[in-house]
Amino acid sequence: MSTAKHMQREEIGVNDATLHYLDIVYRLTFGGETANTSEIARRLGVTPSGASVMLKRLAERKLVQLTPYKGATLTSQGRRLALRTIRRHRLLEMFLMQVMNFAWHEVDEHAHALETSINEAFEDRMDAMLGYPTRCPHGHLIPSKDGTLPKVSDVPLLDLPAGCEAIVRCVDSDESELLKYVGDQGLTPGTHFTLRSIAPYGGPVTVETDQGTLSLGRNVAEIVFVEKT
Amino acid sequence: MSTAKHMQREEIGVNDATLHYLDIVYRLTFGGETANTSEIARRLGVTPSGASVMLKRLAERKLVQLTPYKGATLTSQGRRLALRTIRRHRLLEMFLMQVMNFAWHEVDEHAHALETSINEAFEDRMDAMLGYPTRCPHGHLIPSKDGTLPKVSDVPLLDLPAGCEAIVRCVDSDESELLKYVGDQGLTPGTHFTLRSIAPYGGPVTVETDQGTLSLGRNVAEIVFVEKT
DNA sequence: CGTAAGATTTAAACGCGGTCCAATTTGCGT
DNA sequence: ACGCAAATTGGACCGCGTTTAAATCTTACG
Repeated sequence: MSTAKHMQREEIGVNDATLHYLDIVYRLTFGGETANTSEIARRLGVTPSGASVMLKRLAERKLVQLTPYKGATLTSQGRRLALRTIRRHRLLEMFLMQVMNFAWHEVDEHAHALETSINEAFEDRMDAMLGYPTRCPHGHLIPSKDGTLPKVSDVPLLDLPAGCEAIVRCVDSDESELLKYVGDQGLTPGTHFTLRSIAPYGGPVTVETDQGTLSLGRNVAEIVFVEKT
Repeated sequence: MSTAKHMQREEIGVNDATLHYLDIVYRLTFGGETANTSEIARRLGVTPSGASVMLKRLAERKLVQLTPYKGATLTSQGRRLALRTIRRHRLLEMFLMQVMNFAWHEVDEHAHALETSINEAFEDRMDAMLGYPTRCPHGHLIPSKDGTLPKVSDVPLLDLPAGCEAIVRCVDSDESELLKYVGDQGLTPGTHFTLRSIAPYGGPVTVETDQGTLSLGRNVAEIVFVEKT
């Protein structure tokens, strides 16, 4: 049990709570920032002190790098586990939609409950059944098994100039209701559209799809990421 | 929140460990016996004192009825939860085999990991996808949603007289290897066969199926339950 | 520059599911 | 009927993730 080859990783103490913390830290540090305690706590539904204590433990286990009073980032170890969890989460979302026919605003909740319970064989089986997908139903990239995540060139819908044609690539929200609304409007990944206008002073955003013209509030528009055609 | 009708059950503290204890107690008390502490502990892989403490807590929560130094049985509450878990376990096994193509000796392990993580919607979806099955891949009955389990008339293979024709109904083991062996021999639920002989003094049991003649050790034969034709 | 507001961490405690080991109860064989 | 081995329980403790309350650090602002 010495060679790295055979270190299938005991992963002692890598339990639900740990994985959910790493997941959140990953997402909060995605853009290079450091994750601050209160935000981690808020997202996990625990008190800031609870998160603080837990982060210290994760630091002892070398899963996060912690700068007291400043925030946390992931170690390579922690990132590996976070990416594995995220991969499983997104594969599960895909599986739940395509195989089990759940609606796209329902899958996040189920996937969250299952992501820490499945093992590698289950992960691989889903991956194969789905034809090795690269994105989840909401358009997020699925990390590969070796823990790499391709570069994305998705750009915010709100950054587009009026008149621009584009394709929806990602709808970035974990609020089921909002997601359902956007889905009901037909604005799912793959949808082609033309941006008609972005009204000033936070006004509505008008886009035209094959199905017709939509007028979206700013809070809806800001979660949509696209690729120009 | 007063009528039983609306008591959707808060199910506070009904977590993984609790459900696994209830599951084991259910199985140990199936034939009317009371479940003894050491056996519960052995099956769960904990020490007898650990199980003793936990059983006391389950008794406080009114999930088991405990007679000190004698053993435990389930309360109706506990039985309800146990049957729900068992239902989910067996539906999962079915799902894992039929939808995800896992082998029949692999499904128990996966199902065990998932049975406490899925919710009612997931359970119902599997049930519908599978066409409301009544038995799991090994032939155990799947409890209905209201917590009832039909009477079984499966009889032990070893109780049959030589020359008797029957159909395999259930292969009752949770040892993956043994299960794989039996499956490889083609002795899965639904298989029609004729019992040729049961050698005395614990000798081999010979059965004849459409695929040919099999000679089974006693430890294999005793996990097979059948229905006479 | 000093200070107050806000974020963060510590300290102490808790619930839960465990362990280990000692004390107790049970029940079986003679 | 008794004694002894096996089963069971009790008690002290641990690790983990959590809470509340108090202490401490950071920062922005007058």
